[in-house]
Amino acid sequence: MSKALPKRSENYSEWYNEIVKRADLAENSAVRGCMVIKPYGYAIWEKMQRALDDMFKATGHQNAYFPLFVPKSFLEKEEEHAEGFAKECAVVTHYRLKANPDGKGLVVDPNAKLEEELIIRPTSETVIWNAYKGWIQSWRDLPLLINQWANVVRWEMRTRIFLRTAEFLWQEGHTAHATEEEAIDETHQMLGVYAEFAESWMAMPVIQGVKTPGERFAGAEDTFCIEALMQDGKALQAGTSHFLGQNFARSFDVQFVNKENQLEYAWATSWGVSTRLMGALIMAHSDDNGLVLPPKLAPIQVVIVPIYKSPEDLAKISEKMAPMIGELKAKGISVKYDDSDHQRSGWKFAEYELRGVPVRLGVGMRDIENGTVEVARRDTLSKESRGVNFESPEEFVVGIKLLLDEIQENIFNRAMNFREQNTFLIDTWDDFKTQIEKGGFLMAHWDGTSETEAKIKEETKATIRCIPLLSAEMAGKCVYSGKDSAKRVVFARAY
RNA sequence: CGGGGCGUAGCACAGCCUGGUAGUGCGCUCGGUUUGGGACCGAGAGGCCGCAAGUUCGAAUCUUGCCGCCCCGACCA
Repeated sequence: MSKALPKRSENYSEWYNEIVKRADLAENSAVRGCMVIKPYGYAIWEKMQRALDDMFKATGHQNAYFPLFVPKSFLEKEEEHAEGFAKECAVVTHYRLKANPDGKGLVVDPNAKLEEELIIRPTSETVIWNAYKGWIQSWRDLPLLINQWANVVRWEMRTRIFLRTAEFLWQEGHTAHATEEEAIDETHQMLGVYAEFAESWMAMPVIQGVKTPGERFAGAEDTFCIEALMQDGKALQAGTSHFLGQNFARSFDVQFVNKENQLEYAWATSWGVSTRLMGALIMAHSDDNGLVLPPKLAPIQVVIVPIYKSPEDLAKISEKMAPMIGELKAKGISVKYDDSDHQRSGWKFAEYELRGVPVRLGVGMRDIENGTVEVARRDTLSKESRGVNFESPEEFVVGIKLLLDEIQENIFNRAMNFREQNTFLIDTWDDFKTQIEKGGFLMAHWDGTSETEAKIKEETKATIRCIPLLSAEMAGKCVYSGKDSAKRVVFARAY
């Protein structure tokens, strides 16, 4: 294993791939386009899941589980939805193998052909709405607020670990409501949950917006998204929330009796975030020394590295540090005391940096004598010596807790500054073409037509990431066609 | 699906042009010296060279076919 990571500035995608591998997050699997998420990477995903799940529960949702297999006839029911996903579906056609009569191995048993093919879910709207038909009769059954944590498969032509894999993990919320207004509120609420999660937990600033019809989810009336800017100037869609109208209720005949005793189709939403967030997390904060994790999502928040020359020294350091380790744990800080003997301290420093551990404490015999600990922070790579009372380390631990909060805030601010410095108001087509080559968010006027959107994409590879929700209307002229425009939209090249 | 690259020890690679039965670094095992930013010395273990066929006295090396992976594009979260 070579020591240095590729530099972001020289080869961004190689840098990304190397971080994923070297920080022990995941690896490519024997199956094309699929990944093995390793324990350290999965621990980060679990922390994301926990935080999101708590937020879903706090907003009244319950978890459930629906099947992996979707009958083909289900997928066909909503026409746009079917068209949107048809090109990337894995299909199960048989249910049995048998010994190869012509030699070794197994072959598909031609007698075991399924009457109806099963699609491996690319998303679960159809199976879920088929089930909802049986669950919803009256307005009293609504709203129905369900989420599921699951894997899905989308047979992508080209994959990138975490960012786009053939199989990925995600959560998908599927809700049913009695009124359009309530469903729209839900769509917005969950978008807000995602934005809150991205900013407070991942320390990643996002723009909330609505997709253009061209970028909309197949089968949705409206698709909302959070968009983040990566360090190479490309945009990444980090989460989506869809207002589905009555499309799926109509397709699956889900009607309820309202308070006026009239039959009505239910109103739907769906929303999801995936293991793609892992990729976003890496690309938002990490540097040429490796991963940088926000403390709130770091599996190990504080690592303690004893520095010693003899087993006696180590025993002494371990004894002195025991109260502090106990106090850190008592304060809810995840701490690892690395007293393993097969690596030296210098090696450990580099390794934990690569893995993005926010705070490292170094303790040697000198510290024990002086009553100090070396405190190193991953975000700034700075070190300082702090005084500590080893017997009652409460005050020191309070300081560490504050430091973790400060790091969380600092990496958010750093990402926010980066985004601000890479967001440009663009008013001419020449400027647009020049700036898009350099990357960033381009705020430009657009005439609202899909023709213009398509031409811009064709000529520059830039897409409209979203029409931002939180920006004021300000009339102007379309950067491409010169026609009237009500407000600026966000253009970027995207992952 | 197009373009490019690569399959040799756990990992990263050399060897292939010019066929003669496999090597380097890291890692691993054992022993010793070390230990405040990726230690050093010594001794070891570990490979039907992606698969299959062909040429040849002899193939990691030459020929043909197949399989797989990665990167760049078109499609997508």
